[in-house]
Amino acid sequence: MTAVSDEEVIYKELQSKLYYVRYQIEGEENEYITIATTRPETILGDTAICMHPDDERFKHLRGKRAIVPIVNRSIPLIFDEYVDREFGTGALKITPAHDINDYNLGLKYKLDTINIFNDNGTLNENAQFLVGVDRFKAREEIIPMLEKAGNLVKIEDYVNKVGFSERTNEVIEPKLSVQWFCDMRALAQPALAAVMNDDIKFYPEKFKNTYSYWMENVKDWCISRQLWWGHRIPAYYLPNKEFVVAKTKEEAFEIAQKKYPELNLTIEDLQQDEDVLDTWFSSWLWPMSVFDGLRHPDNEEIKYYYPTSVLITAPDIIFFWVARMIMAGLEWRKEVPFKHVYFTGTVRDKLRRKMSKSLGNSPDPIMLMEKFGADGVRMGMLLSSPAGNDLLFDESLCEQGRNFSNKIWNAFRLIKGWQVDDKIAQPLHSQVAVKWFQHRFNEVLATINTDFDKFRISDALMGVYKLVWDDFCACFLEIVKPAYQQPIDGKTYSEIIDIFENLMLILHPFMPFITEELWHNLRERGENESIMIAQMPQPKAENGADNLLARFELTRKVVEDVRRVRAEKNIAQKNAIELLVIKQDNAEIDAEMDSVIQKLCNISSVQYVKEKVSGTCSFIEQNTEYLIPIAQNINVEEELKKLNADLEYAEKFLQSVLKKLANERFVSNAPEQVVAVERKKQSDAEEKIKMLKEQIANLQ
RNA sequence: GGGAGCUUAGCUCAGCUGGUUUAGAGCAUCUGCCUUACAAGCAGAGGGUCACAGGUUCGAAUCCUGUAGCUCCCA
Repeated sequence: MTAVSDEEVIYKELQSKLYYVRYQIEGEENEYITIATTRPETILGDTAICMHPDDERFKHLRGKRAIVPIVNRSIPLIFDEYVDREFGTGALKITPAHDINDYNLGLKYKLDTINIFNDNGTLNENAQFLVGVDRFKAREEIIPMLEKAGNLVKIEDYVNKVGFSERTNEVIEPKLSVQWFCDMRALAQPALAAVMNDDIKFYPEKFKNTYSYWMENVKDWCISRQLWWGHRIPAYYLPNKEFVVAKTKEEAFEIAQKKYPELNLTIEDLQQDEDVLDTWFSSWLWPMSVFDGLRHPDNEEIKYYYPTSVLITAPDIIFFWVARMIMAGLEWRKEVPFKHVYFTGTVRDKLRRKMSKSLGNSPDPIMLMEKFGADGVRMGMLLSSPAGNDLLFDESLCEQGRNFSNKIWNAFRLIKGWQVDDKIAQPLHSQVAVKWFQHRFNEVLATINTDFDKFRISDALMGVYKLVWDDFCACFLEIVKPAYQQPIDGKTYSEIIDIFENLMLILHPFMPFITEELWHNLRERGENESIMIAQMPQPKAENGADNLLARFELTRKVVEDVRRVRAEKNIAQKNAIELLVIKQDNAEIDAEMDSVIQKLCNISSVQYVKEKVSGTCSFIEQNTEYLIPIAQNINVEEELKKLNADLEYAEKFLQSVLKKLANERFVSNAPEQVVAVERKKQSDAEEKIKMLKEQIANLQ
């Protein structure tokens, strides 16, 4: 016998029989009332018969009683709208001890409750007959008894739904039992408020809905569990059917003695409840009990650690655990147990199925680590787990992590392989690159910190990933890299080491092993030093950072354009080319960025010209035209095709902007700033169209 | 049955209180490269009527209503 949740019952359709049984009306020789039942053995526990109050067929029976067959017990006839008049005979037998609906009617009409079952499913003495016979056997054996007594009217075939246990697949037999409940209403209210007013913040926020729904409809908590392990419920029953709740049996005995002196109790008279407490009933104390904060509420540890900053858990235990910890904390410490709750997703396979042993779809972590490295596996998982979303596991994620580890390792090898020469002056491009990267680092670090504040872990990792791969490896190192077998200047080198060290620091939470290893290899470290306890870099606001970053952005676009021309014209990187820039007299020249472009694109010289030069390929960036002289003949047709495509795009764009600006209501209603942006778009597009048209004219 | 959430590129997801070009990222795809850190790589490119149908608005992926599909939770 055990308590099960309604959710643990599976209903299945079963071919069974419907038995029609007649009960004699008390005091009437030849008058009967017939009921229909699928469980005739429960007749022995009947304590009423119920009919619909509007049912004409039974009107004359009001106020009368019936006799239960076999046991000859007199029971009342009651009338309630619960009864379905169409079912069976319209009269329903009531067994409050063994049916939930009957139980509720029993409460409503104050009916007797006769429990006829033992815990092992056999009939007990209360049944009076068939005592010790199994419930299913009893169902068969009671039929001839009813027949003999003249109470069986007929038997029909019938399909009904029967509840089975989800765990054991046994037919559920409802039985009244004593269970202890915890009254939740008073506890729930402050706990609900704490989350709704953001004293405790949920990440992601959507789980507040789930939480509030549960808390607003909170039911009493059944804390009895029919198990042999756990804390036994501290309730002690007395011979007079009363009970006492106390910490120990001795205390309970004292209380009982005072309360019932007339019983002359001995301690042996007290019977402790055999059930144990629901495991969550101890878990909800966890934030306090781990620091012994219930028994010693003023100890140093609990004072330091309570409340804690973040609880990380899964959303499916919001009710079982999170909500209850909050309630317990507010109840016994008058303070919430944590400030933030971060809900993780569930790891699933690519088909969105939960990992399970029977499906065999969970990967072997040891094997994964051997294949991709612990950092690689970790990085792969973190990269794809935004808060509260399920994580669809795929090995390719770990592969990405491994590739990243490899990239970092190679970058380190490159740097460590350089000869350093302190006598060489720092080249301009390196000077610019270092300055730029420091600004860029600060910029990314600031967004990463914001991501952490918002618990956007995978976004933070992606930020570091791109900073290391795209900015540091693909761009920065390519600029500062000395020519083949040439030494690097000392200033740049030491600045690179600083930068690399900072990168390891911000990457360390995601990839602890490789960062620790490289951190130790970057410089001489003391015996007790570790990246784990090193200080995280903090973003610094520096003057001119925005300006430099913007100029560098443009530079990168120009570099891309040059590379595109190289790719299209099949000009290998090792062959140096020239770059011409059309500039008017008053336009400023950015020598710093030119040095970067020269280095990245292998440009022999950047020259400024007033107008278009023939025998060149061209591109436009920020309304400046760039030209690349090429040796081979220009494929006029191809160039025109491209230019016309660009022109078409620009014109369409201009049209969409003009359409917007032509709308009087837009101009008058939209904020000034928005209109100004549109005007800027217009002039930029017009300028670009002009240039493209000139280029086309020049080619024709 | 009740409740909540989701639907944006082939896949996994960003896109905060409507207005930064004609919607972004990573992976995958395609093309060209064994370039002297890295082919586990480099350079470049393509790819989306933002589930559907209405509505509000000068303006909608974003707000509202409905429809469809999916997912999770129910002590």
